[in-house]
Amino acid sequence: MEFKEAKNKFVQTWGALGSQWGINKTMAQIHALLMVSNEAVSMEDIMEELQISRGNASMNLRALMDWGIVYKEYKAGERREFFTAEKDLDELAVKISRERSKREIKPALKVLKEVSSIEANSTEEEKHFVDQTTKLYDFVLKADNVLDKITEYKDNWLTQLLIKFMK
Amino acid sequence: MEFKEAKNKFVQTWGALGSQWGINKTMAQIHALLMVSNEAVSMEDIMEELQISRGNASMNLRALMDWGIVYKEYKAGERREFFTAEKDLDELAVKISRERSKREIKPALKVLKEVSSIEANSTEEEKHFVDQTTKLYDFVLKADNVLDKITEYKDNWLTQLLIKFMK
DNA sequence: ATAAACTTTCATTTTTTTTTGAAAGTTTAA
DNA sequence: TTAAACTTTCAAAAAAAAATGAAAGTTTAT
Repeated sequence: MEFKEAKNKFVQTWGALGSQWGINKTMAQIHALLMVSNEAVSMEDIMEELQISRGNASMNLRALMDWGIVYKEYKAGERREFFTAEKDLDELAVKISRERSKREIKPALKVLKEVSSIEANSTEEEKHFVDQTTKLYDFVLKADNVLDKITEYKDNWLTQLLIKFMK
Repeated sequence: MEFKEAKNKFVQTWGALGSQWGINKTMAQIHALLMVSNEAVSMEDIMEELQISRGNASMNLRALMDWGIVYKEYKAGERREFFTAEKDLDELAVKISRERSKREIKPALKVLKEVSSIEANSTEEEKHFVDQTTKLYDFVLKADNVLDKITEYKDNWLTQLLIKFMK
């Protein structure tokens, strides 16, 4: 396999993976492309390489920047903006974790707390509902806290985790 | 908030959360519904409660069973099939982890290995590509192994993890 | 102040994903 | 064996999500 083919395969695979994780294909592809580029890439080049429109490129770059995993870069004497991806994988994982926690887990916890707090007087059915949603709340809360603790380490959290678990 | 409202809110929220994680809305809703039901539910009742067609119910129940998180149940003297969800949350998390590892992480690793193995002779660009995809391969492999180790504990893995990390 | 060189926005179109429902298939009781 | 009571399948329809592209907006150099 030669370079161009490998690069393309990587970008396509990353894009497909994105879809399975609730991230849109183009967004994941742009991220993949930037990850393996050794220098910052212009919007023009991204459009060209992925064969996408200007609007699409712009919107997905904005989304990636909102996630804090892609940065704008300015080159001296250049009007155009260039983009780079966070390349440190520990940092990348931490940012994604934090963002998903904030956007998805925290709101879900709020709802779980609400619905598990109803007055479950009468039926078995209601008791089971309260019991199950309470357990779910506790579980998700604990998982979210573990994630928080783990990502606090920031550098090499994965290695540290592995070490802890090997003991 | 009264029971019916709470139940509905829970099912809707779980469904929305599903979408963000690459699981289709109905599948997540059926799972939510079964999770909080104290007894097995017939397909008819699922269709009624979620206002979905027979085909839709059938296909998503099949998918949930393929994931191993919903079971068929037969009641004596009943022709119809009834369904229950895995209610133990540790077990549920373990099954989801294993399944996603098998379906998504393992194939991604295969591609990463392939593309990081190209002959990177000439340019800086190629060297960076190989370097970055190699790092990614190592990272994902390590993460997958940690997930494996953790879920081996099965019961209370989350608590154990929390304890380890609090030390 | 202005125009060139860019980027962003958003109504519309396209693509993808999900849902429907009727026909085909299966199982069970008599 | 057969017919009633179910479930599954899958082509077609509907809905949802993503992409387009042209107009509007912004920035910078002069």
